[in-house]
Amino acid sequence: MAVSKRSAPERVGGFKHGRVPRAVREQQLLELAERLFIESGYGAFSIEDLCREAGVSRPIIYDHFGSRDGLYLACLRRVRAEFENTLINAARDAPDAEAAIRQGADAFFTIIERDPRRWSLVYGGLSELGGTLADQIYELRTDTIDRISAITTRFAPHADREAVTAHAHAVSGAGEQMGRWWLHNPDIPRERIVDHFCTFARMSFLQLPMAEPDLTAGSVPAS
Amino acid sequence: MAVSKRSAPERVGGFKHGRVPRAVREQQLLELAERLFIESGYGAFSIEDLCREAGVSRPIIYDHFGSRDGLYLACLRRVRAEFENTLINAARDAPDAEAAIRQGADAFFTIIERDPRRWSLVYGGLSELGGTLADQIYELRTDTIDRISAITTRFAPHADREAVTAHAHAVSGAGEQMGRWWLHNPDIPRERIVDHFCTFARMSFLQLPMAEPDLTAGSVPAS
DNA sequence: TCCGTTGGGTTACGCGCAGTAGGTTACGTA
DNA sequence: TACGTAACCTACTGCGCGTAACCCAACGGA
Repeated sequence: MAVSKRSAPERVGGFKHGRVPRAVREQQLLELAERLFIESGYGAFSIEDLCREAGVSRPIIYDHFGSRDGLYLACLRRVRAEFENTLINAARDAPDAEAAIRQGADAFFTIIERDPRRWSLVYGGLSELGGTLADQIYELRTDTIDRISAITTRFAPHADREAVTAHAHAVSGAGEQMGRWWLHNPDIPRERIVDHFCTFARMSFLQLPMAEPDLTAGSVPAS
Repeated sequence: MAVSKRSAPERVGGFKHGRVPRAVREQQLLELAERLFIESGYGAFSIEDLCREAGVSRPIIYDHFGSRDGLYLACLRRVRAEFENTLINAARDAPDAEAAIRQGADAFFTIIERDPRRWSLVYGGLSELGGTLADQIYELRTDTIDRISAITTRFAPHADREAVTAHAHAVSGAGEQMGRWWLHNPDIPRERIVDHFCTFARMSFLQLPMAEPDLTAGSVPAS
């Protein structure tokens, strides 16, 4: 360590000296930055760290991405584009709506399964803050969602519990996003937004599956 | 300005000197911090600013809230609790599920309408970053959502356009939240998550209202 | 062969904010 | 009136940010 005087150029990607063509450096930096953003979250991410790991001085970053936020956005765009493509491709060539939904959903959750932390960076919306904070905010969200579940259960006492929970999460997420959407489209009157939302929430509520009767109750427990 | 030497104690809330009982100070700080968090976003928020405006030195903050994140969470909790109560109260005493959903939704969007920026702080999930960044991230989200809309339109060409857009936002939001939920409950197999999600997305898709036939087409435009 | 130019890179500085250690002053109470 | 404690402050250390100013290898004419 202690790279002091350019003594050992530690060739990056097969280029002599520390010097590397613009495009290559850019990719290398993006790769690294993405990792660091994922590990530390937007807040704790430090440009200095990035530079240390990349073996490059700070002005380079500003030269390439303009600002910290520029760098962040560049990372987001890259990952997001990648995800979006696999997602859309999965749904595009479906024969009917039913299949489009299913294939899209499957692709979406496969992405999450494959690389959860990477997904959190862009879609999760949480990794913008440090790990602990993100968790505590999730808890807050969950509190509300639990209360939604409770109310739902009152009206559908025999529904499958997991389905109710899932439904509550979906409703909550849908509400939030529709809220954000509305803020960007304030001309739409409230009643109409509420209508849209209700269509959404009501129908899925009506479809909640019943819990399976508990066949194991009172039976001999398997040894 | 230039409050230099405690010369003018500028009584806070009717207390002589700068000295104020713990609980009162806490409320005062929360109030102020909330405003600043809303104005600057989590990232740009500076404890120094808060102190300047509150006429108090930095250690006070740490004494009360432990850390920057502690302060942030305290703000979130306060607002969130308030919102959650009005929301839940609205839905709680509904006669049936239909009414519960409608009343809940109405309460929810009324909250947004009344105080959009405050809502963004907690539920928006965007104000954690500065204004510009948040907007650009919203754009990214919107790109994806537009593509969802496009696919939906292909399968339901005569559906009302706004409803399709709303549906896309809802589906996207629901997906994100279900993703987060899944990350915290990794034991659930993917197929089941996909099922839950599909129930949700499919039913609301089937309910998409048709666009009104365009009665003005070819008619004399109203002067 | 020399020389300007350009592209990739660096050092160094000033600033502001975060936390913390240790001190100070007002207030309640015996 | 003397003491403990609650409220508050000054001052220090340290770090990361963003920028200005400079450096130097390579390349392509003339």
